[in-house]
Amino acid sequence: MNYKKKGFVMKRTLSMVEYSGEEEVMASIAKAISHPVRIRILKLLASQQCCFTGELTEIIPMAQSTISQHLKALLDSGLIQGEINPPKVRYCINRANWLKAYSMFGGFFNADLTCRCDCR
Amino acid sequence: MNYKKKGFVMKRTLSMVEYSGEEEVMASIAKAISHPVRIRILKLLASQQCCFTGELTEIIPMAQSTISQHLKALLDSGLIQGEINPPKVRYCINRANWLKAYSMFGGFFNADLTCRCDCR
DNA sequence: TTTGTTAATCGTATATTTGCGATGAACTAT
DNA sequence: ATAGTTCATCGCAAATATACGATTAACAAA
Repeated sequence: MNYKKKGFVMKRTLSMVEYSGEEEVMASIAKAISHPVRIRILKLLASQQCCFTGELTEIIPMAQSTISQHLKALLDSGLIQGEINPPKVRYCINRANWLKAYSMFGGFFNADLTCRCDCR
Repeated sequence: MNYKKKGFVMKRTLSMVEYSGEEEVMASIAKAISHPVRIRILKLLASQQCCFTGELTEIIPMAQSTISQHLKALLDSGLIQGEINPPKVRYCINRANWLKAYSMFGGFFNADLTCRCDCR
């Protein structure tokens, strides 16, 4: 197969891998916390007075639109929730999903690693 | 500011945000497990006979080069380790880093969420 | 030496993420 | 009505991630 051939178009995926629901959910949660600024936001929301608004823009030196974008990513992951309180919006941790994530990651990393081979 | 202006070059970042070491490490671990196929690989390595090699290629319907790429990502994260055993390579969980990740995520999600506001 | 096996790496195409400024929407206050 | 505040969204640029086939490297076996 020749990529330089005129008109060649690479297929994105040849075989579609089927993932379990748990794999998909864990991956999406992990993706949500895969950026240091989102970890910082989550820590602020979890440790400070629980609820927060856009003061984040004052604490974190990033453009307002960028912060908003990260908040949206966290919202989509379900780890946080937002309450409209015009003209402000108050964000806080979504406790139910937070606990789900806790047990999910806990169960994942808590795997029994008893080794039956000679790796160190 | 006009993006169409001839010769315009956007700056990637205006203000450099400083992250703590823990934020960086957590984000990189999270990024490593932010893809379902990497979660599957980790689960296989953690649950099966601990050590594995390229049989992964037979179990997971993806190109060998793609699997190798994902293994490299996991290696870089420190969550797994590889032992060259020509012509094969045996991969397994890096126990020390695995436990570190366990306590790191555990501590993160175990935050006290006592709420001092009226969010639900 | 030649052949075969295994896995990493290269080169490419495409998709997604990340960041910014500008703008718009929703609401308050004047 | 007008002006101000707050935040989401749009449009763009650049970087990174993801997937593949082809090739290479390293070694064992013949």
